[in-house]
Parts: sequence; structure tokens; C-alpha cells
Amino acid sequence: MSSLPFAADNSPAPQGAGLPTPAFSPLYQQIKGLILQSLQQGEWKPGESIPSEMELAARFRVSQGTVRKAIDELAAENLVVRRQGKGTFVATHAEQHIQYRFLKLLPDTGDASVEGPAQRSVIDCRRVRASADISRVLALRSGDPVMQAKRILSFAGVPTILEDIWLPGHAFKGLTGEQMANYQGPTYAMFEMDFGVRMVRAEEKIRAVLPDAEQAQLLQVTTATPLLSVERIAYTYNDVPMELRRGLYRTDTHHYRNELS
Amino acid sequence: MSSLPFAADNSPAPQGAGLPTPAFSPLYQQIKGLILQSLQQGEWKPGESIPSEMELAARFRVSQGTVRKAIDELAAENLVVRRQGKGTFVATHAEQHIQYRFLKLLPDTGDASVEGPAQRSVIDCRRVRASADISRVLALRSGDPVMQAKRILSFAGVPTILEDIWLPGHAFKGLTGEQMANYQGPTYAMFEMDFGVRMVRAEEKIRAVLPDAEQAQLLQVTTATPLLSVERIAYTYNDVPMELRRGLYRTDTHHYRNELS
DNA sequence: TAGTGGTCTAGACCACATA
DNA sequence: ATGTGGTCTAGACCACTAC
Repeated sequence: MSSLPFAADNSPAPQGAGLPTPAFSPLYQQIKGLILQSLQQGEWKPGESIPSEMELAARFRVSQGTVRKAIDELAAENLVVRRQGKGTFVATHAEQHIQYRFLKLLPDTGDASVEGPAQRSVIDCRRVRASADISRVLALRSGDPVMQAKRILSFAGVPTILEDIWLPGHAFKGLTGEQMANYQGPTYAMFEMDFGVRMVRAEEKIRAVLPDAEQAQLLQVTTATPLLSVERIAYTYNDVPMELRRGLYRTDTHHYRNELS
Repeated sequence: MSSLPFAADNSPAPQGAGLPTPAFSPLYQQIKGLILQSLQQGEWKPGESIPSEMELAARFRVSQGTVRKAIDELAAENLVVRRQGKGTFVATHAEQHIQYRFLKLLPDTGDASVEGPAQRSVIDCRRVRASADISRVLALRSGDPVMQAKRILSFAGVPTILEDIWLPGHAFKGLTGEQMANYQGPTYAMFEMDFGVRMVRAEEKIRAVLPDAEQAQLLQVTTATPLLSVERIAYTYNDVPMELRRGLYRTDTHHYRNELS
């Protein structure tokens, strides 16, 4: 029944057993890991509810409080969403009120909801071989197949974001430009639906740059217009990189917003 | 003794009493508010430990678990820091291993620790009257006194950040350029020590810009070098704005790093 | 009415730091 | 040895949601 690595009695797992054993951790961390595994293996799909705290407690043979603490951490990491009276749900990029969870670019006036959804125009989408730097970021070997896409996002008819996207070929086999252009809603939601790939966190490196002639033309600015260069690496469960995205953002009508604490 | 707004018996505060009363909230939220108040009033200074969970539980006449949950939230917001076996400490910008908590600019190679502390050169620091936009951000009236400072941060001898800082005059009376230049460690730590002002969170708006002639000269770049424009509003407790900072970052050797989740 | 997550308590034991 | 925060449990009651 229980697949707990350590018995769920009152004696917690011993620490530092001498050998470099992988991980002796608190019970709730082990439970968290097991839930994570189920999420990863697709036992519950994005948007669906996971079993109740009582059910999970019974399954893992621990108290409800321990399951609660495990779920608390998963919720803090945005992997699941709690809804009082309804249950706990697998987080999804679709159907979230915040249209684009990872996009921090906001219009200078009003908010994103006023602005409405972005118009997408996909310029290119094809299978290529990974260059050295792309393969390094995506933890592939140089020359491995990679899906590459280029597109423009426009707001209120103004081209604002130009981005290149690289995805591991094995996981995104068959991705087409039509798919990227036609899907309503966030691209990350489409990745969940059509490829079963869920991006759970990302890192961005931001710089100020000038566009080259082609980039400037696509964004309808001059080559003397400074742009934000945003390089994003998006990860799925277990810190596995699944996307590299290089974006150029116009910041004459928008700004990148960040909160520090 | 207890200054609890609502009795700490087993019956939680009723919700929605009809009138738009300020806040009926869970017990632990009320406790959190009371601890926050003590922090704010300086009952415990930055870096000091606050009373143990047991002591706080006794003071507020609630269980230790309830205090724990209150402190959990304060710790999640970086207002206090837990240290097992030692106690819970008031967060401070000084003495933190992360040298600059709010500075997200990192060297492209190596990490900040390799780079060492920034050299600061204060160009200007004086008392002025708030312009319309400054006063609006700092929740002052137009013409109210404001301390204004301008400085350059250099890393490894290379001028990298040029920033203008505005602070409410009433709270920062007597701030001098010498003070800003001579203090070892983060400026925010100096604000804590010398003025009792603790910045607890901040918001940033980031854009790509070109410098004017003076800015370019100060940063030793050409006026054709794109720079990050980072406008930061820093807040103390209760979301009171206490600083406006406008920075220009060179991103030829550094980048702005952000984590999304 | 039943089921969910949310709050609160009380007590036990553990890990860590300090004296 | 003592005191701190960290973990785990068990049970009670509440608030929200759906049927």
C-alpha cells in the first residue's frame, strides 16, 4: 500500500546515517515528494482536483496535518491551488485569471485586462539541430533535434514582443506553426494540453540591447530604439529545463514589472 | 494584559457582521498584526531576536501553534528570520549574507561574492522640494522637503550603476553625502541604523533606454549604449512608500536576474 | 446534508545551539 | 542541561461549496 521510504511512526527518519544517502527528510517532505511524483506521472491532470487531505493521509498512512503541510509547500510553489470547500487543484496555465503567468510586461496605462489578449503572428516554426549553446541550456547534446519557433505578440495592433522559442525535439515532436497560432490562450496551456509538458517555474536574464535591422523591422522600430532582451529558461518538475525563450520587448508603451521582498 | 481585539477562546471571530467593520480575521492573523505592530514601533530592533513562540503565546493568550502560524507568514514575507535552536530574529539589510537584498543585477560571470562589494561615489546629496511626480510616489504634498542623492556604484573599478534616490525629508532629516559614502554595507542597513527606517519590500518598473550625455559620461559609455532603467519604490511596514530610486544599469557585463513561479 | 479546506488547540518528541 | 524552533499527531469546530 504505502510507498513511503520510511515508516510513518512517531520516530522520524534518522539524520546523517554516515553514508551519502540521498535524503533523509521530514515526513511531510517525503509526502510532498510522493505527491510531486504523482503530479509528474500525470496521475492528476492540470485543472483537475487531487484527492482530499483525508484521502491522501489514508493513502500515505500519516496524519492529515502532515499532508496539509506537504500541500502547503506545493501551493506556495504554485504547483497546486487550494480552493476552500472545493478541494486542491493541479495548477495550470490555462483558465487562470492571470492570463500570462510568466509574462511580466504590463502596459504603462491601465492593466493587462484592459488591454485584452495579445495577437500572435507566428513567423516560423521548424525542426532544427541544437547549436552548442541551445543544447547546453536544454541539457541536450549538440545536434539533438529541437523545435524552433519565432513569433510576434502585438497589443492593440502594436507589435511589442518578438521572441524565439526553443523546445526539446523529443517532447515536442510534431509542433506546428498553425498550432501555435491557432490555440486560444497561453502557449504554455497548449504545451500542457497537447504535449503534457507543464512549466512550473522559470528564470530570466534581462539586458538592454539595440535590435538589428531585421528585428527592428519586425517590431516596427528603428535600430536606435533600445529594447529589453529577456532570456527565459522554463523548467518542468524536478528542475528539468524544457524551454529556452529569447524575447525582445518594446518598453515605450510597456514596462517590465517586478516585486522584491 | 492581552490586547487582542477578539477573545482568544475556541470560538473564532464571526465573519461578516453586517457593518463594514474593518477586519474580522483568523486569530493567527490578528496575532500577526500585533507582532507587526511591535516590529513597527521598534519594540525589537533589526537583528535582535523577538520573544520565543512560547512567550508570545503566553502574552497573547493563544496556543503556541497559533503564534507559529503568524510567525510563519512573517517569515514568508521576509520580515523575520527563523533560526533553529536560536530563535526568531527581526530581518535586517545588514549582516545578511546576501549583500544587497533588493539588487538583482549580477555579473555575467561568477557570482556577486566573487565580485566583492561595490565602490560607491556619491555625486550629490541635498535637501530639495518635491516635484509633482516625486511627491505623488512618496505620498507627500508637492513642495514638501525631500532628500535627494545621486551616486555611482562601480564593480571592479567599472562604473555600472547610476542612481538617483529620493527620500521623505521628515524621516531622513540630516542625511549627508558623507554618511552615504562612508557607511560600510548596504545603504538600506544605514537607513535602519541611523534613521530607524526599514524597507521591507519594493516594486520595480524596468525599461530599456539610452542615456543622455551627462549620464553616459558618468557611466563611461556612449549615448548609443542601451541601459536598463530601473525605477524602484521601496516600502516600509504597512505599505508606506519611503524611497524612490531611479537607476541606470549597464548590462554589458551584468544582467538583471529574475525568478518566476 | 455532506464533504472540502481552514483554524485552533494540546501534547509529545526531535534537532539544533548554547552554556 | 536547558531553551529554541521543527515535526507529527489527534481531535474539535468553522467556513465554504455543492447536492
